[in-house]
Amino acid sequence: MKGKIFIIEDEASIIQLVQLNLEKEGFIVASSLNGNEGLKELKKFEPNLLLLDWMLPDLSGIDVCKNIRKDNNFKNLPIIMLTAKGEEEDKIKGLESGVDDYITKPFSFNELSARIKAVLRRSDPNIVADELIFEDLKLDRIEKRVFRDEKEIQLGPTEFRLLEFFLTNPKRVYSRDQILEIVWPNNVNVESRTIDVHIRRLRQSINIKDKKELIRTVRSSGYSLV
Amino acid sequence: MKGKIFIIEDEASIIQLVQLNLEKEGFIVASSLNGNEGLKELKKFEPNLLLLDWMLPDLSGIDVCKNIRKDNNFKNLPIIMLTAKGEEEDKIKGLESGVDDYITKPFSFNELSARIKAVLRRSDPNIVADELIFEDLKLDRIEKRVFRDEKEIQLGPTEFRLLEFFLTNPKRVYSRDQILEIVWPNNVNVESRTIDVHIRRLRQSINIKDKKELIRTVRSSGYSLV
DNA sequence: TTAATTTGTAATATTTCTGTAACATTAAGA
DNA sequence: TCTTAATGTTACAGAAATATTACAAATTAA
Repeated sequence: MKGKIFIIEDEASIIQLVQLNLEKEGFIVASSLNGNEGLKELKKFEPNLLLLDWMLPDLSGIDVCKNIRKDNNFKNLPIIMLTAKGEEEDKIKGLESGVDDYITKPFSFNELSARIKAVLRRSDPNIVADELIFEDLKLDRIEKRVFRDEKEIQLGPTEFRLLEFFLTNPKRVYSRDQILEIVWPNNVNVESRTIDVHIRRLRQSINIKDKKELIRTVRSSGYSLV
Repeated sequence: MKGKIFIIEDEASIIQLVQLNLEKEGFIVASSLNGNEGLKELKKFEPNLLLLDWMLPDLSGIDVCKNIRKDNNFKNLPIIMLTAKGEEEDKIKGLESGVDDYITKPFSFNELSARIKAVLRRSDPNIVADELIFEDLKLDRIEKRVFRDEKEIQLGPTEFRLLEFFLTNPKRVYSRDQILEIVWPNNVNVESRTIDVHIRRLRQSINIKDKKELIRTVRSSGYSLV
């Protein structure tokens, strides 16, 4: 679970509860207590999913929603609406305005978590997948194991995260800076050359002779999984 | 992202921040601290987009804007206005005077970047497109790959950038100076004839026998993709 | 606490790319 | 046709980027 979730909700207690539990599941969470500010921060945060309260002090949830849908970069951001009981009639309106799912308060965290995962599974499967698979490579996030060709491979923690990162976006080329930012915990200072060494270690571990190289070097750009 | 962006803004710190980040994304950036000078330099620079501060020491943003719109060569130059909080009422006036979008300070770079790309996507899609296609030639910016006729072609970094450049504006003829300015990183000093050599290398890589030459030499003017 | 594993870096080796110069060819006007 | 300027082609040395290795410090497991 490496996804980012943003919450716009005016009850601080709900935010706290949800945030705590989501973080426990490995999501990165940020939040805002009102609509206008939320919109700005959300666009900075670039979440993979938005939890949006229906009733906000300044804007209505629908307004927020419409604003997001107008923005090309967030046109497809999955949104789950949080509605209070009795607002049920509005649900249909909510879905029309481009909401992906809704849940009525009060809800259990399990219920919410299930819906979040269901929505993410549609929009961004790799975020919630327990297993990341690419060709004959398989990474099991639950058991923290990696297999190639059914045979288990032993990886150090950093190599594991590195491979997990490549597997969430195979083929795409990443610069060393991008890799650093995501694979290494909060802006630690690490030489950019260090990545080369870890790439080498990862390569050594996952490569099988007579099988093609899995990590492609793109000179002056970075690396990718192919 | 091979586009050119010009900034007119009197706070040097903002220019610095924005310029640095835009360059990291591959844009070529130039700037000016006031309106009159800015107008002159802008017309020399020929940007694909202008970031324009609303309040300038000499001219108002609107004046600059009107001046630009009067100039046939820049009638359609996309403009994003930078406004301070509280000037919101003026926004409509801004949009009326031919601004394509606006953003209120303080803004995050992500927010700005998103708007820039949205505006460019409308005015000049090739600058921000993930894939550039011309006839049987395809360049994938995400995976950093080039294909002709579905077959992959291996290119060195400079040849890749060179082709990327031609593909954002096929058919148009570029002088060696223009090519140098955009394809080579920050005004390095390179013999103009060096370009010929790279053109040759590019030609050698992308040409397939029995298929027509893709790069046209325009004697005494430069090269173009046809 | 000790032993084993993992990490980051620096030093070195290797590969690939770049720019230039020298020479060859072509195009166009005299 | 000859001349000249512009472009094409080639080869190569130095530069730049990446790969590899070894090792000491840090972290984790035993």
